Amino acid sequence: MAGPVTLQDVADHAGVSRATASLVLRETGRVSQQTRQRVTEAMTTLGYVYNRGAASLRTQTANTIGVVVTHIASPFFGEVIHGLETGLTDSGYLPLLVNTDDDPARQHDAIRKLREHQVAGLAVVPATGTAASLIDELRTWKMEHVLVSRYLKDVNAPYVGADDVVGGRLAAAHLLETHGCESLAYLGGLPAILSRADRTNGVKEALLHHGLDTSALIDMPGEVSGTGGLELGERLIASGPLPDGIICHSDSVAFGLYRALRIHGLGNGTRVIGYDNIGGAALWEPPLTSVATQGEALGRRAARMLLERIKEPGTPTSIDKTIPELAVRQSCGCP
Amino acid sequence: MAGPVTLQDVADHAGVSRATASLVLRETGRVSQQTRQRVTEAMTTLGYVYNRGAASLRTQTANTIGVVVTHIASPFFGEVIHGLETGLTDSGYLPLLVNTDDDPARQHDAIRKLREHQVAGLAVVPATGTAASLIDELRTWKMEHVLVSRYLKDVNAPYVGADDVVGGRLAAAHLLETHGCESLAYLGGLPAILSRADRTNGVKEALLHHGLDTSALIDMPGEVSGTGGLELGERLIASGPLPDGIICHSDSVAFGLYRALRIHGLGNGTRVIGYDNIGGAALWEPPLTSVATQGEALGRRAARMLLERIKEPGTPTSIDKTIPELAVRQSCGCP
DNA sequence: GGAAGTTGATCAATCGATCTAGCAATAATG
DNA sequence: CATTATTGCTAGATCGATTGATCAACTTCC
Repeated sequence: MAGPVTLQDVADHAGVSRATASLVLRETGRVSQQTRQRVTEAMTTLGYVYNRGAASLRTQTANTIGVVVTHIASPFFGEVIHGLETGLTDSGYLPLLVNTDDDPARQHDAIRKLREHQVAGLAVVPATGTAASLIDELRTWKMEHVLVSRYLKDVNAPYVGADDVVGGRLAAAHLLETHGCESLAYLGGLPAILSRADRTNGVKEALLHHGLDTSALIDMPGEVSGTGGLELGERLIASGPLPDGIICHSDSVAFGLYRALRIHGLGNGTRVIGYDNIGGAALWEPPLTSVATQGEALGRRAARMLLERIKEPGTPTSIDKTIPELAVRQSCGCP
Repeated sequence: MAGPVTLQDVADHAGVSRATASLVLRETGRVSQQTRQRVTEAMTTLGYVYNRGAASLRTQTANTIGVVVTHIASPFFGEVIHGLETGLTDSGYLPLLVNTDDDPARQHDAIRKLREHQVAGLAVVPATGTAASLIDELRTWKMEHVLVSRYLKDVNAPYVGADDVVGGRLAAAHLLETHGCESLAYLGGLPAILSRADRTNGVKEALLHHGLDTSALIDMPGEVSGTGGLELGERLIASGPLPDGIICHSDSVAFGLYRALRIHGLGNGTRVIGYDNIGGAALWEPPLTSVATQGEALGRRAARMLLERIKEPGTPTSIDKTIPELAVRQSCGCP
């Protein structure tokens, strides 16, 4: 008996037709108790393994989902991926995971590959610099998709993320109102990232609302990573007196910033707020105040939205922005 | 033209047979320049997408790999997954990712699902409590596999990881010899994890070699996470005077430990060494000395070994243990 | 007793690519 | 010129499951 056990083998062994065995397998149609049992027995004794690929070919439906991420190993996206995986496997889907390293070209290749694999849909954290045409393409390909955590300019696409304007406002308001800050900095995040603009807009709103000018904000874009935060911190320190409060584009950036601050003996007394509230934020010294975007829940919601769209194709585009909350700890100066 | 564009459509459009189109596609066999061009043109104008599922069915070869991980969102495994993804996609494979939450039952389900998807092989970080029979099953199923980062008792399976005995010895020797410690603690890691026993054995070797008794080691198993480290830290502090040096089962455990130390005002002066040297270790305060297991490289090596085994089935089992190095920073007391 | 309905199972086409065997036309060889 | 190679292409079976059409056997009902 060469090769794997097929449904035909099972049927032969049970003395029924391939079709009947298929009915037993999928628990549909009319099959008598006895034959059902004979078939299931045959399946276990032969060690039958369902060939999902063959079934998908016939039914024209896959149950894999492409997950395209910019930074597979970043702690925040780790949580997002975790949520996605949970949401997908709970519904019988499996994620095909690809990393783009934030490179639109690699992203393009990745999506082509995933199409060849006939994925049922795509959850994408778009690389910075992704053209709006990507969404047009996905639409003409009738490939269901959901953007996760990052949006694109001039598109109308299904999206799951946090409300970044609110997030920026929240962080700024806390520094301004609770801690009496009169100057702020926003550190990290590449300029092309839309959520970055939203967050700084939120910060500016808070400044204005507090009777301050937007010139009270030092805006320093940069890489979203620990080393990015370290570099930005060094530049910020070198550029003159520190602002009263610093908001970082991610917790990792905040970690890097702290390293820079400590190198210059400024670790204490500076008010810092991170972003995303990853698992490690609470353990940081000082415990990091952070805008909680809840990566894992976000991933789960993205999975849910995508699967709903797959079940009901052509559903009008919906945008799911959760309102973030501020996880207040001590790095902002709270006791 | 309902449904997706098939190779038949391409062939018709180019005025050739399906077989010829297939030859063009795979760039094999003899096809004239002209027909080749006509076919490729037809492919682009029709927007043809290769159906890898159909091809896999025919050729009996998949190019997906199942990646089974215990903690998808942990920073260390994030690096491992990153390496795996890189190694796999570089060779034209794609990872199907599943999380087990360290639960053997879920792991069992996950592997069954992956088999149904006809994955070409499995990279597994086995859940604690995984029975040795798993390897027997995989072998009888002729499912190529590689264990990653964690080994199993009483099995003989392909493995890629770091040498844990050396790792433990390295950390301990540094504390004993460079810093003159005379008592140590090993914090975190569930007792059933084999690598934990290896590491503590390495620590004990170092103690004996240094003329100390193994009773100089406080051995406190526990969860491998920040909160795990926090709890263990609290217990350790409550249990009496701190040992001279503390080795943690992971950097996350060390982070949690530091929180506990700081709550009790013991943040400075305690010598701590983490494990895995994740990205965040260098940013920690104090910068964390850590045993560098190099998660990303480890993932890449695992991918390579697995793909080699798939290409050459029946290759004798090989164990790839890299010798870790100590990334010396300040948390151990070094300047 | 004959028409109609139900139950349990089967036949054969189908999904989209691959691949062996083979065919027709042209080129090379003795 | 007959024979052999080579080139370029194709027919048709195949992978393993699904599914609409069908069918035999058995009930039920008037």
